Amino acid sequence: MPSKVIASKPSARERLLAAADDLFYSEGVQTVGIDRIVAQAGVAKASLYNLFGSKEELVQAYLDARHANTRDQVERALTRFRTPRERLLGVFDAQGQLFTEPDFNGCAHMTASAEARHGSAVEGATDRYRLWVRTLFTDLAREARVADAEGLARQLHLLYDGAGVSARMDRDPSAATTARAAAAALFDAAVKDAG
Amino acid sequence: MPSKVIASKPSARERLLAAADDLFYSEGVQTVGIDRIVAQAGVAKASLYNLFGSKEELVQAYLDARHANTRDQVERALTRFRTPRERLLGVFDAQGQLFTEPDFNGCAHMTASAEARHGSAVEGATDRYRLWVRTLFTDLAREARVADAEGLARQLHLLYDGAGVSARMDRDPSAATTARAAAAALFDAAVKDAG
DNA sequence: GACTGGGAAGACAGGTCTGTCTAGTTTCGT
DNA sequence: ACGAAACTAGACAGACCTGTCTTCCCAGTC
Repeated sequence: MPSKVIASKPSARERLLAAADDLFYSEGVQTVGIDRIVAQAGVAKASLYNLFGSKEELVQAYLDARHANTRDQVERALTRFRTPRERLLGVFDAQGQLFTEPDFNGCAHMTASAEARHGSAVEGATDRYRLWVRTLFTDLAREARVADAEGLARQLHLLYDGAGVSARMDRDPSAATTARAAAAALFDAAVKDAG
Repeated sequence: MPSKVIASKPSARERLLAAADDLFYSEGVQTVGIDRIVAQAGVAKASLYNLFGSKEELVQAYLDARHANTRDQVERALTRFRTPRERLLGVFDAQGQLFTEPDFNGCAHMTASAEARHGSAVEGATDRYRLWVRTLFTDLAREARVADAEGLARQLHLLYDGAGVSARMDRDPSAATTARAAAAALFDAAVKDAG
């Protein structure tokens, strides 16, 4: 008989999201069926459909949870840096941390988007994620008094995406280091142009 | 009655590859079934399995054909440029051309890789493609007498990948222009460092 | 004219998929 | 203690998947 101090079993919703995160991320959204999700979560199929309504909405929730997690990790990592330049480049340091996690398998939003049908509901989640990245870079560039902050942010976003692709397809976590070096060069060039 | 001058109907293999290119590229490898391929190609299912052996090998052939096509288009585009710097940046001009094609839907190798199971046979095709891009940038950087040609090539490859991602996910073909500008800055920085 | 072989058409097997439904059980607030 | 809400278990429907197999057709070739 468990005492009240022991945390109760996570709710069905939490277990479903945990199983979805594990299976969808490691094997893909299309190849993982509902049956495997509910089996791993130890949840009845009816509960899944009561809680989420459809597989597509579960995928959306999975992507939003990933988004929130990435945002927290990046923002926490950025608190360690002082100067605007360091903070801007720190995004790639945080990315490098994500690349070295043992079950890293690329950007979840990219792979989910590649698997989704055009015009699918997951596009909303991917758009939200990409807007956050873009805004993050733009804000950091503004903090650093870059003249064309939006322009630099677009360039850095390309590096960020490219690093995510290379880390997965080339199985090369050092892509983040390469991206950081390129970002530093682009930042310095953007600052000098204005100065 | 067709005269001998009129080209005969393409072979079953050619029609299968054309249908695979159309359907796989626009809708994805997983969502398109064999039945739709053979229906659009006007080919018997048995012919597909006689010619290719499995769906996975058809996917590989589709990716290799895309690779060859992209290579031809890029190499042809590069003949218009003279200086090493222009030739190196010309890769992004060629990429911008691809982005504006009416049925553009991102890099086929990226989406196929995202849909494939880990360790699948399509990884061979994507590895070949990525090696070609990497080698192309390295050779162009060497032609331009860049000191750290491999290092610059890695950075440009990130921009190339990132532009492909952004063009598809942000529905923004101008990503190639952004990548070109960033590549120019990185190139100039790499040249100046050595000089 | 007979033969041969590539291809067309489609039935079929065996499996998986999403989503629904019924029915029984646990949990919890009051 | 009791009723409501949440959850479990699993059968089921209807569709789709890959891959195999049989049967037929038709164009060349000797």
